[in-house]
Amino acid sequence: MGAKTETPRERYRAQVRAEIKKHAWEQIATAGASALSLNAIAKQMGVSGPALYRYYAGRDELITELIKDGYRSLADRMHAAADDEGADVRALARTIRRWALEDPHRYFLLYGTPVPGYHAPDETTVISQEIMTVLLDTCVREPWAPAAEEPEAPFAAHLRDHRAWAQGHPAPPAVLHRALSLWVRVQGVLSLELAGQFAGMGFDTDAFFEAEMADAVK
Amino acid sequence: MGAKTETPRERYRAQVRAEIKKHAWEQIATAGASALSLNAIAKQMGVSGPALYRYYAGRDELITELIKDGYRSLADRMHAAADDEGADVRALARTIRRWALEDPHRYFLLYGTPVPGYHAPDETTVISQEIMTVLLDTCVREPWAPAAEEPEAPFAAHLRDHRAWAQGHPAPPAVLHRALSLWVRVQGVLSLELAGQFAGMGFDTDAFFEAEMADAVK
DNA sequence: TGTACATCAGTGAACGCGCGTTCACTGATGTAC
DNA sequence: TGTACATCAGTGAACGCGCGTTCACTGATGTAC
Repeated sequence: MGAKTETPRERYRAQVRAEIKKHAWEQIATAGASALSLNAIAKQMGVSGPALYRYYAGRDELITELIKDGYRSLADRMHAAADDEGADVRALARTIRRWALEDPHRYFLLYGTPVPGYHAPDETTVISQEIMTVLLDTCVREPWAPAAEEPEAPFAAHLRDHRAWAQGHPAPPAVLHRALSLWVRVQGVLSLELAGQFAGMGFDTDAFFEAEMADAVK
Repeated sequence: MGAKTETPRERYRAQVRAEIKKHAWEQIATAGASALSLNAIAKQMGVSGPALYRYYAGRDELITELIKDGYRSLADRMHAAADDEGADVRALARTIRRWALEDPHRYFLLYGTPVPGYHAPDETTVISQEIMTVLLDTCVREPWAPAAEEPEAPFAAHLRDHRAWAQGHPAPPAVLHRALSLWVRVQGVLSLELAGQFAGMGFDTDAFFEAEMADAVK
């Protein structure tokens, strides 16, 4: 079951790839994703620009890997939170927000303005779905989660026939709706908060987020 | 009351400034705001690059003007919608969404990932506040709008003392809360929808938006 | 109405910069006998 | 254990590109007498 035995060269390659990504994240955290430059990373590493082409085919491949790692980190964090004894959906929401506040540029890389000319590969879609699955898993355990037999609101009824995104998750339509709604509300707060739209408005963002979540699970 | 009489030269300047902005928007709609380039605009206008410096001090000034115009267009649209006989807050929300879908890049310029190294001047903040005011005006007319005397939820109580952003609007705290919450939910749907995060999920986005709004005014 | 002057739009050359990417190469590291 | 060879990380030069911005200038347009 262990990984195929690594040659020293393979190990070295993996290390350098990781170091490149580390510097890439630092750069993104400083100037945003659109400013990501291979040459600048190389300079920071004390290495010539073309050297990086041994490790990544080009800028796009690096960005793809960063996006994948970004989704992975969120998914892992959510798994960890969901596995905690007694974790409810509000705890999960807080986990998402903490993850986002931790590195706003990483958040924007995944959920912000699409990088022009870049199109996400399938691998990232798979992790996005995994994230939704964790959310759904947590929602079905909630006390407010309606049973499958209850009468459905119109949109829940719509979801009954349009649940492909839930990957065959057994949650009843009303729960799908709740999860989707909660996801959107989390994203709503985060996209505005991290873009600085709440700056100077004067209210307590933590309290607002809590109020939103309280309302979402009511 | 008319504008101060314009000399032909002033008129000409205004025309050219408008034409520059027109091409700027086209460019933004094609490749996003980060790709906005004065030289490219000049080329499109069949004019040399430095010529544009007669009209804008530099790239930043142009972007500022675009952002201001963007906020202005949303504010105007919302005023028009709010003044319509019998317009409720859901109609207003639809207006916002239509405005966003009409030109996603314009939306992202205002509410998306902040442009690195750019900081918004006060003038844009003023228009943002105007937008909130329209929203609040519409909310206080709603049948669900709670009276000032009703008992307050914790966050509404917090808003009682942190309502600077409402610019002295007379709406009771509970209404402030509702308006804020509605605003965030609209933004939540839009930021995900326009970034393409709903692509391939398979449900009807219009219907989802309607369901969100129905729940927000419940 | 005609002339002299001031204003100002637009030009082309230039500066300095950084980008992604390719290519032929050197020199170190690993592999096979 | 020692030698011959293959692999491959990293270099430096180069290509072609576009960017924002400055500067001294030409030539057209407006203004004042």
